[in-house]
Amino acid sequence: MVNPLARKLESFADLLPADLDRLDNLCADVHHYKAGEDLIKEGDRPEEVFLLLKGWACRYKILPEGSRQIVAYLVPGDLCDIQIFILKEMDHAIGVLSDAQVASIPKQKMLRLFGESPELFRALWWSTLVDESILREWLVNMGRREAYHRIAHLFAELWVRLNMVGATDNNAFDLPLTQADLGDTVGLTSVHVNRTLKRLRAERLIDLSRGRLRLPDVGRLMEITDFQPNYLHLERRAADVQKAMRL
Amino acid sequence: MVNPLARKLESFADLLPADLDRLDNLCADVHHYKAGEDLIKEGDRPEEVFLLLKGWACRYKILPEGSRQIVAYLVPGDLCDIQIFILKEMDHAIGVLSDAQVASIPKQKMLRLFGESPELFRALWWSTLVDESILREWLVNMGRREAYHRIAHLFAELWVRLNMVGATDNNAFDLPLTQADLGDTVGLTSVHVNRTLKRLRAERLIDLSRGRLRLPDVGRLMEITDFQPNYLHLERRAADVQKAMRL
DNA sequence: CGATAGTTTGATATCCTTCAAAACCTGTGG
DNA sequence: CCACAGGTTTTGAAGGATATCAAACTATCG
Repeated sequence: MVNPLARKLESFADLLPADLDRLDNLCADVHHYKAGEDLIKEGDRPEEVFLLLKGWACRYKILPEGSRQIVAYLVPGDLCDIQIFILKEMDHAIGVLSDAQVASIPKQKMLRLFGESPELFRALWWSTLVDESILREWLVNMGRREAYHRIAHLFAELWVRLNMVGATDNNAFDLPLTQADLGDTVGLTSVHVNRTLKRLRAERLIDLSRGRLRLPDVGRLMEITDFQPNYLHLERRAADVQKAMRL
Repeated sequence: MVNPLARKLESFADLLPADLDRLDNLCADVHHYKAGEDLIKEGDRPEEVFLLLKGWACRYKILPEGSRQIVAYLVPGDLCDIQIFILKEMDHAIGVLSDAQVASIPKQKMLRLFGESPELFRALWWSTLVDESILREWLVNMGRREAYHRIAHLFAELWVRLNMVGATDNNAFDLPLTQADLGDTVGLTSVHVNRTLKRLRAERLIDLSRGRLRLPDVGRLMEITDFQPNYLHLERRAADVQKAMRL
């Protein structure tokens, strides 16, 4: 199996074999987590960087009255907390949404990597900027789109991101999320998520069951929700996405 | 006048006089903008970094049907687009909300600065991480708080951020935003913003008129909206904020 | 003082939530 | 292989929050 982080970074830069080795070297210490466990909690002071290899995780915050807002999904190839070296405390938690494999990278190892390969440093910086860009797009999604387009847009994004790391198959991918998880992501009730999924299904835009989502017509889905992939900054993959949109 | 960027960074690090000089040196090329102008548009390939010295600006996106979502406010001391060196194209625009003074910093100058002072590099990196953290909190705000708390939370945040750069006076500060601007920020109609402000006024939580916002009781405002300042990562200013909250 | 942008208010429609119950899975133990 | 338990999905009915539309009012500025 190809390292999903390497695969993702190749969307940005053409990496040397030596750098690819360095990325593999990051995955020395792999841990298994069960759905529902936390990698790290709000207020913690992390000592390591996590790299998600398999499964899904999310960044989230819990409000005092108990409600949860998911502010990011982590899919294979996603890193968390390069910022460790700079910020004192986590301002949010990271939890695992499905069973998952996670590599723990000691911060010294990470720092050494930065020193050894400026090219990798740039590529990793790129990936944090993309994360930030996704946050902005999610804000647009929540602020300006109603439930139907909001969920459609999220699915389109997930398709692109998973496709980028080779985690899609025939326009389908694993989506191990409950409707409550989805609701906590897009700012809706699980009831309303349910009714919205029903409508998307009825219009043959999605086919979701048993933790697997198929998008029978990615192009139409993207058209309907006005999905502009520019915010993912796939400099070297723009053509692939264009092609999918035309399908 | 003290350089507002220096003032902000001092919330994180204790800077040397040489570094303070370097920051002043960034402000060599100041331009004046009028309310409504854009610093940079979506799709542009920026060649310089902007530092806002006076006035307000925002990051925003326009959807195809014409609606606008503001995804960040820039206040004095805020930088935009350090990412310039990495990303090819802007995925959003930056516009000026009031008349403003903006320093243009050529990217070479910025790169040189990074090389000269690792401490400043760290501090500037910190500020980008705080920007990202603010995005996450805005997402929580939109996803999980109703209009009343949403707007109150925004005002509390703005008070802390402006206080940090010395732009508040007696719990009041300039807020040169229309109600439509506020609506585009928090995902509400200007009509509903209006009704919500009315309620906040009636409860003596705000006093807003002629572009100036006074918060008669910052502590109570923060309490009501459950404002946790941790996401601003004011390592060296935590005590000040605590004090304000108890007022 | 008139023009223009911004604010305020009212009436009505829509989207989404809440509450509650039924139906459906999926895994487990007998 | 069946029965059962717990979580998840689905559906209905009713209420609440926010949007929409339209008009009146108020600042502000040349």
